[in-house]
Amino acid sequence: MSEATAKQGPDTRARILNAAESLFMTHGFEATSMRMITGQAGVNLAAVNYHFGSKDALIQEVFKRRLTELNRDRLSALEAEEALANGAPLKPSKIVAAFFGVSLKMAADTEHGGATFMRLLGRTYTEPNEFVRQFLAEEYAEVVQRFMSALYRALPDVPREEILWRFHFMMGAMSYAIAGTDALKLFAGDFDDKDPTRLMPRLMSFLLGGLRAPLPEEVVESRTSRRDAA
Amino acid sequence: MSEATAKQGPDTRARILNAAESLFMTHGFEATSMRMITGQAGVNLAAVNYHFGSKDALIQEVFKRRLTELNRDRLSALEAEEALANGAPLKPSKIVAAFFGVSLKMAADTEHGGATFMRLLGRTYTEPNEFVRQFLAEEYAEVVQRFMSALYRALPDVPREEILWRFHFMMGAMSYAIAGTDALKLFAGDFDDKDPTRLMPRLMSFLLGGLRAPLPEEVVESRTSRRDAA
DNA sequence: GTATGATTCAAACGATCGTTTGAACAGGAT
DNA sequence: ATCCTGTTCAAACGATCGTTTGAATCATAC
Repeated sequence: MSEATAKQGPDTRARILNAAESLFMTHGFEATSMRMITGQAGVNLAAVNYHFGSKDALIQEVFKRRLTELNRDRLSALEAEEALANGAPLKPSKIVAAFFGVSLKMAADTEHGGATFMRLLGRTYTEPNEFVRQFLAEEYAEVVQRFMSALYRALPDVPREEILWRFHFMMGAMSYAIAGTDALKLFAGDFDDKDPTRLMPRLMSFLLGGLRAPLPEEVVESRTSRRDAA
Repeated sequence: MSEATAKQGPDTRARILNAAESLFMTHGFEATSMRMITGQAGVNLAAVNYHFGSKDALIQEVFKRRLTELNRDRLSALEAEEALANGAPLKPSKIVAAFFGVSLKMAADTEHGGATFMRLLGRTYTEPNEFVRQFLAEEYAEVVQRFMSALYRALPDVPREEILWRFHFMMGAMSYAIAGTDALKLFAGDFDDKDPTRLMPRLMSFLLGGLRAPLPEEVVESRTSRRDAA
């Protein structure tokens, strides 16, 4: 099964997207050639430019296909919690569970390539490729703004800058959690990743512990600050 | 200053290493060509192959130069704490501070390229490039084993597998913390990264909160487990 | 059947990749 | 002055890159 793995797959477009997603994750964008993609997809070399226009457009399409659905699910999960809360601020654990729970659910889906995509996504946040980041920013704008607002309401005494940072840290932990197994095996040869369903509670405990940790130094400063003008 | 930025720098080898480190961080390994490297270093194209043998060997040398020093400092910090403790188990906060404090100190050094390197290193953990990972594994073997042993002693009631995962999560948070600014600006335009010295206490609070979080589910199971054979 | 539009195909395009070559240049020891 | 060793240089190598081309093939409507 070295080449043309998904030979008699669905239509050409989808075969290309699946092959590209998998290869991008393994080798990165630049190291993945059109010939590798079309070879694994079992289609002609010119098919990519015919269906997508260019390699860059293909990259965008690989992300858009999954990210639109992922962020819609994340917002749905948040709105479901908000509906239950009936106007009251959500508990931080509910907000975190909504965002990262949906993420890990997609990461656990090895059947339809969700796992592959989430690893790719984790790699891409820190990748300074300009046009990919621009695209990610647009796709993420609404969902991040909504979740941050929920967290601001949930933690009114925590400086917003602090929440922003901690959310960022949580994204990093999640990214490594998903990329996880391989990197862990590197410096812990005797490592079992037997039960992937364990990952979710594992990560969630860690994230909530970090989010609710005592604030650093005396940046504590509740809203009734002791000295108003520094 | 478009080309040959470090024109009258030190010797050719160092100029190449500095240029490569910076370009690898910005564009990744594959997207960085030898002509970009030698152009920015202000040296002849053939100089890389003359001094390092190949591009892959150059990549290894870029890592080795910093990583050897970084891991030596991390071990020194751990040993200093162990000397103070006089044989008693270290507090988890001391262990975490030793590992990640040294890391962030290098990341804060924008003068000598430490910041650039740490961003590059964070990207590389999750990069599945085979030969780079192999090399990282070897470089990290001792230091990770030592720190994990310290954590096992510090947290005897926590399953070792759990500690391993949480250490991995901490690495992810640190990686994002260092790559940080750019990624944060993406989905929070109104963001200040004014004071980089704040990052250290920020991250440390989060990491310790995550490390000491309640264990998920009933994996709690102290050493005097209620049922010995499952 | 024939015309029409969408798709696939083999082949080639110029550009750039990492690497190699052999000559030119440097400085110190004999 | 000569030799030797280490280094730099311009030029070229074959391989591979993303993309384009024009003909072949397919499907559908008339």
